[in-house]
Amino acid sequence: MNVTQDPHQRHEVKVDLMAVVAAVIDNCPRALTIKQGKALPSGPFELGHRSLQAGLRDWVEQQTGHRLGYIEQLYTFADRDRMADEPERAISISYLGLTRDERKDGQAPRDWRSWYDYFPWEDHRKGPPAILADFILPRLKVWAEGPGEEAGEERYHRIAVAFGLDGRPWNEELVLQRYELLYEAGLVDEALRGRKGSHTPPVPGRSMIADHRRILATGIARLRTKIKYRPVVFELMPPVFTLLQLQRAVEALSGRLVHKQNFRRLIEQQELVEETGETTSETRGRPAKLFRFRPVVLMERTAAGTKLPVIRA
Amino acid sequence: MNVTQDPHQRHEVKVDLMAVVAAVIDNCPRALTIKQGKALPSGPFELGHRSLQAGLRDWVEQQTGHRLGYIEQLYTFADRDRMADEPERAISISYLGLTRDERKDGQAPRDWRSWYDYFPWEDHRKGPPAILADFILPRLKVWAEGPGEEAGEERYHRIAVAFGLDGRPWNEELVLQRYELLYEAGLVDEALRGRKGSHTPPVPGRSMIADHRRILATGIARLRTKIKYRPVVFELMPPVFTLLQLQRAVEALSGRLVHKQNFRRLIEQQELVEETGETTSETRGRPAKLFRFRPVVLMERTAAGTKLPVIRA
DNA sequence: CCAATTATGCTCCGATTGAGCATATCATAT
DNA sequence: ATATGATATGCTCAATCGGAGCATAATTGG
Repeated sequence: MNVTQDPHQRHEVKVDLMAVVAAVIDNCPRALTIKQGKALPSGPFELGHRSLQAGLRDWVEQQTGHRLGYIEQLYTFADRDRMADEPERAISISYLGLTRDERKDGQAPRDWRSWYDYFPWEDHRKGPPAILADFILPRLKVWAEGPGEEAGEERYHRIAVAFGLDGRPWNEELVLQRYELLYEAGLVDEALRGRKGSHTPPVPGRSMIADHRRILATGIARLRTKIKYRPVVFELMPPVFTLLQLQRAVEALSGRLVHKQNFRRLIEQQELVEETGETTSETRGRPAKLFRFRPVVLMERTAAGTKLPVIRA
Repeated sequence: MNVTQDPHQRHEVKVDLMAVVAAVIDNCPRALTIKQGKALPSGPFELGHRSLQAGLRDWVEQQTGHRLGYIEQLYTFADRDRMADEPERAISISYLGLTRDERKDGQAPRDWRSWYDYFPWEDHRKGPPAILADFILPRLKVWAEGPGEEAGEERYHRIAVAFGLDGRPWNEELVLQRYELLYEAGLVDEALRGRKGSHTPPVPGRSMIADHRRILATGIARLRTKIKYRPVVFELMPPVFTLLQLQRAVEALSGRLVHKQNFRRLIEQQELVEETGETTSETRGRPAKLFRFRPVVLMERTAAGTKLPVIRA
């Protein structure tokens, strides 16, 4: 593209497709990665691709061997790394995919990584992680008071909202806001790249190339939000499951615990599932009834609402 | 672009930006249009644009004279009209903008069109519109039973869910699903273009160029959803207003009526607003107190939730 | 048989929500 | 000035929902 720099020149742009593919494996919410967990499956939109979605599916399958089921669009953004100087830009269109790990024997294992390897502060199933009080919050407070245009009150307020300080509740949906605060505060590896000088070491949590981790945060936030009003857990569950398994999946995704009896009450009164008639005794105690999702719900899923109870304070 | 048709050739793509700009004027939800209401503000992403959002703002301002405030991304899609044959594709990135009509005297008037000019079946403030029972549903039922791969049960079910048949409640959020059903059924002008032969005339409601009306439907659906859990009405209200004005705005957007006393209770208990101390007697009856949104809420808007009560069945 | 473990049923209570009655305060017509 | 119509605003009541916990049932492993 040798285009003169006329500002009104229409120009063409490279398009990248990228996927956050989520599954729950071993009671752990995971994302499908490549490059030893350093990147999300992604690739350029090519002439041979019938559509954006088709292109994405091709890339994911080619890079990971995994065939996608349900996907939805996440976000489109102009890659901020390149924004500054180069006139030649790229646009990334990201998707969220929900699946199960249906690897058959003999196939290569996929690289499923726990969300919480990348965002250890997001798993509150065993209470607020210690890194929050020990590392993250103290450093954020330093940053809030430190130099900068909008330091002080304003910054502290954003932190307090995002991390649930001063009596505010922890809101598990604010994954992206929390990551972006850490980024702005220079507390994640991605924010330090290309900057000279010595920095305080980043906060715990694996990083990824470019802004893949930010996209991952966007996907997690979307799923945590959506799970509360749309029956999307379906896509993540095996065809038949116990209510406890379902509960564990929800807990894994939201990073919070749920009141068992109330969870069952809710699920049952919403008529999302039906008994198969079978029971399982894979666990130690009393055998659990097996359930499947009701076919009607699968059909009405676009419309139907699901309320999932997440324990508050 | 003279690219050989190698399917794995990476290629570059034109990017269009498009906006659904919403405001409530005269208790009527409106969108900013151009070309006598036939199109949404839109234009190509150009080299001179600092970012996608900046490009969008430029185009809207240039085409309508309106300066955008709050915007959020709606959806990105490969234009389906061009998908079929031409290898040279375009991608449209659409945004939802929320504003008020702040036209000063002397400025050219903007072309604000009522949503319900385009989607007359979406306004249920005076009960279900007659066109539904008189035109739309009968024709949809004919289509459901007519020829086609997935005719019959399946189609009927989709219609029933989207339009609230057989005891199902009307769900005001399903704007897009309803439009798409009408499109599939060949009942809107856009679906008939380029098809030969005589057709049954389309259902009432203005059409737009390309798929602009579909984007508009997407925007309306998004706003109707979002208004229920995020305090976004703010962006649409003047700095000071009465509770009834606020209620009318919500009703206009959702297309449904709201229980007055409960609406007030909800708004007040959520501490979204505060009294200014003033009252107004612009209306006939008892003067109403004036309110403004609480500054805290404006700051926490990303996080805070708003529950707006929409009357059920 | 006992202890540990998991499943499942049921109760209680406070908060939320839908619906409606009653009263207050204004403008306008008579 | 008085009645009427209109809007604003306060309050009640019942139904439902949602959070929390107790109690019981059905297993497995000593």
